[in-house]
Amino acid sequence: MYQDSPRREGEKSSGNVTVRDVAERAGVSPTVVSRVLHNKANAIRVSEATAERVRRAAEELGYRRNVLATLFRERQTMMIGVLHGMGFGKPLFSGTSQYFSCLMDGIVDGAFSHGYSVTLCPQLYGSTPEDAMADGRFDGLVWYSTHLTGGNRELLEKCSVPLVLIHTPASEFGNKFPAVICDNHQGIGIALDKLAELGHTRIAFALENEYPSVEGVFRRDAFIEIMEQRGLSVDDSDIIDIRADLTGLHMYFASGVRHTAIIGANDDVGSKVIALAHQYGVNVPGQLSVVGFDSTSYCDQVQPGLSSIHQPLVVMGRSAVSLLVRSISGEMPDPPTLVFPCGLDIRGSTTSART
Amino acid sequence: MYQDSPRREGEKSSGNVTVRDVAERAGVSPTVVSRVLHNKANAIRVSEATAERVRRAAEELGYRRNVLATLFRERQTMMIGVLHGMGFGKPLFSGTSQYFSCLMDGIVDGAFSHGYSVTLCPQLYGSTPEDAMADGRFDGLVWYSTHLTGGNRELLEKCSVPLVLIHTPASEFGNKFPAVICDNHQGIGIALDKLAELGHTRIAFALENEYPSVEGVFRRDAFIEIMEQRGLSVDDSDIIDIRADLTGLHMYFASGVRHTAIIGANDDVGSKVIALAHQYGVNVPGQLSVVGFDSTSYCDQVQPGLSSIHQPLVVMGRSAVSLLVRSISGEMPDPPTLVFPCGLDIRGSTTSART
DNA sequence: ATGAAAGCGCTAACAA
DNA sequence: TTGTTAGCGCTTTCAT
Repeated sequence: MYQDSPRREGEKSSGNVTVRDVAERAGVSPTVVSRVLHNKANAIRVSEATAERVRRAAEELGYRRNVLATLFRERQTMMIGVLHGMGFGKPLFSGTSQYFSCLMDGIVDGAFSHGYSVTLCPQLYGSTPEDAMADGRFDGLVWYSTHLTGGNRELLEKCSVPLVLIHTPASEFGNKFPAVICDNHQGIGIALDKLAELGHTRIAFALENEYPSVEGVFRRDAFIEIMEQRGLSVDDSDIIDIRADLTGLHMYFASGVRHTAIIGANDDVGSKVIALAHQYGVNVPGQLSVVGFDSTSYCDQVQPGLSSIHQPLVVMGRSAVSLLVRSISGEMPDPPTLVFPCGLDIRGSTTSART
Repeated sequence: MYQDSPRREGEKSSGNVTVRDVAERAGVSPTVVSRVLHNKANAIRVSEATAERVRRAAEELGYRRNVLATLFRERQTMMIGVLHGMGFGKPLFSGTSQYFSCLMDGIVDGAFSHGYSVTLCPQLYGSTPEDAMADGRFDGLVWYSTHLTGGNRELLEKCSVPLVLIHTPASEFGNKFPAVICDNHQGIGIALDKLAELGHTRIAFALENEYPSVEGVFRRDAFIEIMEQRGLSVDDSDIIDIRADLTGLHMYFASGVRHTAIIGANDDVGSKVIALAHQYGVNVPGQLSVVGFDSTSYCDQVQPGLSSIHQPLVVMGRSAVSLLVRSISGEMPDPPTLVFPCGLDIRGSTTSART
């Protein structure tokens, strides 16, 4: 409680001057003070003379509005919370990837342009999930998650505050919340286009298939579908389950590389493919082209640079906030899921297939 | 206003059930309800029978505490704001450097461990700086800034909320606020140690000297002082003012390199030195060793990697929050400025001097 | 162990 | 144009 902190000496007697005090001093009612001081642009319906008197009184008394009181009355805080992953985990900005950073840049930017402030992974009030999700300090929430566990689901379903999903289609929750995703199908498509153009036909897809991310699954399925559409048959041996401990990937390389190109479900997977290729003496891109997904800063730190499908994270973050703001004002956007197209960033890990 | 949003259909009649409603249903007074539901661990002084009755009533009615009302009464929000640079600018996480990311990781981590949530560069309420700095939505503020302009100063001096500075010593504001900084002097010292060990004696310091950052100045002064202590004379020609448009640095290289090593005021400067060296056909590190400051991810993206003085940003962020929390509870830490030692990360841009 | 009353600071509705 | 009243939802005295 800082109102009686030692540091509070300078000013007059500041801290607890209320509209009532100002009113008294200016010889008017609190209502008038409120109107003069806080009525933004509204018809103020106060004579300039009294207005001036009020302003002077406020100035002299060092009046400062109690924002909390206002928020309480208005029932809004102009803050949005960003929930990450499990919902209660901490975000990490400084990891190797810039994934979350890009997203946050978009979110913060969007929030700013709508007059909102952004709180990170708030410690929500309340012991039960229901309570937590109703934490009144946020007008709305952005939920960003890669893996959708059962606990996640339950929490989200109980959410009684406007919420926007990133990376999970709205249909996952019966269109209860709007969502922002990238077009995984199209992204995989352009990567396959490029590989085709380079003459690749024996292409594999690699992911952590035991506990895959929501998007990992979409990408894998898109891969299978598009390959088959193009008459390139796909069977189990073309889907490499790397396994969390990489044993799967080791097995793949140990038993001899049977493809000329591998698409990873994300940059992490892609860079691991490159690393193991090195380890097993497979030249990238000479013998094996590798493509990642997300085009994070990872890609430049690997040797050779990892070509990668790129999703417009900053734009997506910004859009998520726009959706949220509309959702806060009671509007349900239609369509509920906004889909953003991907691009392809070519770096050093892709080249034409040796024939 | 989401209480009448279309989405609000599921639950019973949820949304506006108050303690009074619960009280009525349970046949007790609101006081009792408050005690049962919200009195954390305090002596509840309510019979288990009624307590149970209250809990059931709350459950049945779908009661949800109005957090805003509580905050209003308690006069605290358990939120801290992080102000960046000019105080109202947006942060950028996804730039090339990880500077801000590391800091934020520390801040968020520290906040979590104290039960606080972190809001980024809040859009502060109030039109005047004084009002803004008194925005009641935050129990305290962390101010992170590299450049201390006049506007900054004025704002900070008017701040009536607990605040902790990062990168600016407390003495700059008459010890009114606690502060967290790195030991720039010691950092420059270890870099010079290393260069000495490598046989360098003709060493320059490069910075944007026209509008230098607060820390740039500290580092420059430390450089001069330590060089002289070691009997290596320093004159104006050993301080390279790169200028914002790099004209200064161009001039330096154009007129012939007269040093075997250059320390940059930060990684940005360091990487620019490397870039221009390339451009002017000067081999790094063969002919010129280069050292940066901050050891951000920049350093790995440059060729050759930029050796750099490293400040423990995550720890500093965490400590800033600890100081803030103590400051919020009315305590003024002593000493007011916490100084953290630097390390040195050797990468490819330094080698022994050709003699 | 329980309840009645009062008030945090602000503002909207209504009256004058 | 200005003032009076009442209340947002919660909690803390102070009685009982």
